[in-house]
Amino acid sequence: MYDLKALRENLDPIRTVLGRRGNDVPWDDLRKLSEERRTHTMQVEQLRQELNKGSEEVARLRRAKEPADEAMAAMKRLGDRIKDAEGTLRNAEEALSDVTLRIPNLPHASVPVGSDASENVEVRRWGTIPSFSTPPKPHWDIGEGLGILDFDRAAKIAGARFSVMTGAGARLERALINFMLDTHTTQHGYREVVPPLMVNRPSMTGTGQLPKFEEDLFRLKDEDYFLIPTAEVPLTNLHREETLSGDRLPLRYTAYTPCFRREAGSYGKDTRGLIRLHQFNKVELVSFTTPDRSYEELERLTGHAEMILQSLELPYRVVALCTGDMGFSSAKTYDLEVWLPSQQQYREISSCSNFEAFQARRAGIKYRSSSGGKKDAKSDFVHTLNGSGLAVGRTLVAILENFQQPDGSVEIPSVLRPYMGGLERIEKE
RNA sequence: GGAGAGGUGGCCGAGUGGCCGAAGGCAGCGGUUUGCUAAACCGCCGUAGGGACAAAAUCUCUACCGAGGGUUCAAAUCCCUCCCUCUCCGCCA
Repeated sequence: MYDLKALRENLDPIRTVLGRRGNDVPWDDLRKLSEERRTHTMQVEQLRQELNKGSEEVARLRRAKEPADEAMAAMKRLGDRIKDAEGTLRNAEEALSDVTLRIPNLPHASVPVGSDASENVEVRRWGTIPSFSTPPKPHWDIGEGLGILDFDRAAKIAGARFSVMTGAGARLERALINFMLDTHTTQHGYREVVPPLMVNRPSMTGTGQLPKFEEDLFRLKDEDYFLIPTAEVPLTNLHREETLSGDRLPLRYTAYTPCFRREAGSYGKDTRGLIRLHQFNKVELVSFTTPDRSYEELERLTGHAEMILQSLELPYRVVALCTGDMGFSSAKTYDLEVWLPSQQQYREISSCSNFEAFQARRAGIKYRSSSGGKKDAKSDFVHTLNGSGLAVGRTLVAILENFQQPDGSVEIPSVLRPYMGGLERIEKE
């Protein structure tokens, strides 16, 4: 969301910079709606001022034991006019916020311009792509062969796009979660959180999932709760409607949570395996910073996610998303893509974004610099960032595929072995 | 699920129809005093949205006492609905 004043005064430049991102925004209405809100505000405030003065006059007359009936009658008529004017104003405000809440964030100047994923820019690569004497198998074949993945039973108990992991597969998932959380809390300075997996509407609006993307979310039938599509939502909303003290920033949080996504509109994509599910596990990183340090923080946070891939010895690359491929709320995004031998391509395993003040403005997250209530210590919106550190299921996929052996077994990366009770290799039981 | 209590500024806490954006205290900031610290004393000390000004400073208006409605010339205060917190009972992992 934007500062209304800034939006009104810079409508055309903003529209230009957004380009294709803002295609579906009714820009011409916006100008009109914003003007309407302003004139109706003035109207209501002026009427209220009259009413306040009139009421004081009534009070004065009654104290002086003078007749006030006429003044009271006049004020009653004024009150009716105010009610009308307020109704008009409320409509104008709703119409305006309806539009402004659907305007995507402005891309940062360093974001490559482009219309879709093909114009993303590779920033760097890490690791060596493994070579295989026979064609590498996809992870679903490996997992079912080892008896650690069971998609048939997942379909029976839930449906398509769900998974069941058993035995060493389930333990590997848990090992990854623990390894990621331990690394981020002890090496990277994040505070671990166990948040709610269901959140209310204001929280979803605060981080930008609502109002525009409701069809992507699972919603409870009888309560106005939504299943979180990412821990970004509860973690960022931890400080909704709060003013943080500047010397406590940056605040860094990490959480492991299941994530729930409708995946509406993704029919036919990644229908097999663990890549695209209605429910998956993810370890998330969230950071609140001052505006002057948020891009530095984006690099750092991205590095924290990269550290996990490096520790697991998984080859990956970092991609800067172009303007056309970025998410709605983001000002700049790096995707981490891990190498999948069966597909002979890099696939997204983490997405690290700086939202600047976009979410903070929606969610009312501010900070006050330095100490004290001095006049120069004005409050301002924080910048929020988040990144996957990492998507656990996709990490498991990458391990199965990159560490598969000719005999069908899978070697376990050495950093995970302590988490696997010393197990070095997953073999058919 | 049933019964009750309560939600007021950064915190505590007064306030049952007008003189209340809100007493008082604490914390914070500035100052006086002081060899230094402490104490004492004085002053300042909420947020948001408009308007005036070229702009800043400033001035001014409006709104906000959990949220939304209602009554009234006038609501923190009266009424209704909802949300949240706490206590007791029931149920439950």
